[in-house]
Amino acid sequence: MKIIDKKFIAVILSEYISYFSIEELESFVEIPPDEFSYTYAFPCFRLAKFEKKSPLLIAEDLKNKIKLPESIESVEAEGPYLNFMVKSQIILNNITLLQEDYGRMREKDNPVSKSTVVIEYPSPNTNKPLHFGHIRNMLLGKSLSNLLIYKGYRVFQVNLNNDRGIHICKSMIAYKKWGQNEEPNIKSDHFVGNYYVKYNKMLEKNPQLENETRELLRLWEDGEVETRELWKKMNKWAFDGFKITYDKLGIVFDKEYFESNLYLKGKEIINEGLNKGLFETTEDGAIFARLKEKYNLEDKVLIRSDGTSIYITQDIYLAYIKKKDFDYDKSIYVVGDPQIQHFKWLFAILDLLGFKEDNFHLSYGMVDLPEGRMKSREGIVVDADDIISKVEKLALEEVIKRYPNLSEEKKKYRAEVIGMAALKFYILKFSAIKGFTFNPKESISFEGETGPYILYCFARINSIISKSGRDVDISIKWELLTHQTELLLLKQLTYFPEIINSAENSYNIHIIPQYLLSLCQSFNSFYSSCQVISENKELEKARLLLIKSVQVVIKIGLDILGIETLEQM
RNA sequence: GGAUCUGUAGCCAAGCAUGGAUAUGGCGUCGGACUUCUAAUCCGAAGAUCGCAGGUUCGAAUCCUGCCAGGUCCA
Repeated sequence: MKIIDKKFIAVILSEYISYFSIEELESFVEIPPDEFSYTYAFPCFRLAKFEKKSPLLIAEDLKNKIKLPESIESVEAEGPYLNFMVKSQIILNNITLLQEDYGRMREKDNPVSKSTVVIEYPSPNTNKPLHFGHIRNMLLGKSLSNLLIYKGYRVFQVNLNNDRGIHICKSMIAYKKWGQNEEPNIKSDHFVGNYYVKYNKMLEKNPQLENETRELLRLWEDGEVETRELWKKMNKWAFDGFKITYDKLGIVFDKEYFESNLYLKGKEIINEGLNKGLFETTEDGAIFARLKEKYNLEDKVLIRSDGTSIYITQDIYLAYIKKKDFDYDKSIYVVGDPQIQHFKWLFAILDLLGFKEDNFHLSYGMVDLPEGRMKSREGIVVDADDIISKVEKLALEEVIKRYPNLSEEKKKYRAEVIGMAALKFYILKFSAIKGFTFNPKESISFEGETGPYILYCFARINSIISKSGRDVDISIKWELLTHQTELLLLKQLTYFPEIINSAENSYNIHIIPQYLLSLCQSFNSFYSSCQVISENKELEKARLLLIKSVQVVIKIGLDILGIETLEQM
């Protein structure tokens, strides 16, 4: 294995440029636009000041001076840029040798121990089923977990169930009044959710419901047996329903936490902090953290003057519990952007308390409908299970249209894989921080920048390789890969490990789908202009190796995104 | 009042952390390519005051300041 990346280019350059560090040089190295086949580019503008020459001359000089390492095919001066082309042999050798490890080639080359990470998601409320926003949350949490596991971290995925509070009592009271002790006749979390909607519908005519709900919450807090029994029964329905959706998305938790066990805790930690002088009290006895000077945040109340704790108190407590449970180095919370401020406070307060572990809030934008926000109370939501079955149904129609002769079983399987690929890719390809509007009527496409587009590419490659009837072989005539589209593919393949690193370091999952799209676009372009199976057996062999490498990379990427592939499509 | 996110063709996005080559894709529109490894594909065309105004810089979609618009959070 020979690792060629921006850093490698920086090392070469450092021989000739003394006034920048290797790290600085590395940060200057760029990726040339598509119309250049060169793999890396070094802009010489910054050197002009030191060299007292024009960038064009500097580039030309460097080109003449540089002694090319074995792994670099060529170097050219193009205006003020010095362009490098990596030998295709290096890239394809690496992929062929490393296979699924290609995306973690630096770790393979130089194993370092990675830290332990806890990822918390999707933390649902137990009074209603999961909706489209939860799908976004789960896909982000799951794929980030996959990525970090791939990169060698110890990852623990945990879920915090918001299983108590006034909203839970709303569905409980509706069930009590109008449920007639029915057992669920539909998916059980939906059954619970229907009572939540029922409550809000009935509230208009029966404003006294609010008082009854508060009374029920009081009974619950007192531990009244009948109320607790009903609560347990309905929560179980919610959990059982969630489990089916989690299974469908391949989500398994290492541990589940429950707000009902935590909401009273955490006061000791706050009091301890108060004794140490970390927090202050107001005149009426509330405890608060002063955060302005050190963190540039508004002060935050931690214990109300009546002695009750607030939401953030239990999160502080949970951080300690998670630390005890998993001894983590880093804690990641996958939670929507409305809670950005909450997490700023939380992290600041944990820091005040001497909690030195890293925290990260992976925040994402809310999913809206064309009419505006989803409204659970009114049942105006895109339900998670509904949208999953809808994309699978649409995929099935497409499969039936194209392959009417397949067995029913195969049709169904393909439709499931394609539908889920479409849904997952559709969500993961966007930068998480941006909110997006989901239009259920237009729904999800199978053409263009989509999951099926990537799957199609994978299946095409599969089809060519099996049709060729040959084993893919590394000993090819490298000089045969010269077509514009072949060079572009080689170029794209080079960057994959750097893309994975970048996703790992920035927690930006979407750059993986974005990368796969451009790789597959290059492949499809290659496909339409270059025939793989050919009379020219040497060329065929070379191209087989190239497309096999593309396939390996697609597979790694899709695995991280939690998307299955199909041999045929 | 304080905080925070977003603003890029008719529509949806990437690019912004770390400034650099003619701003990159998709949908839609128009035109073309299936007797050839799968047309869920490909090729071409039209389509952009990168929200606005300043500033920094040899160079700004990217950095800084102010403003405008939309979303959200805190008491």
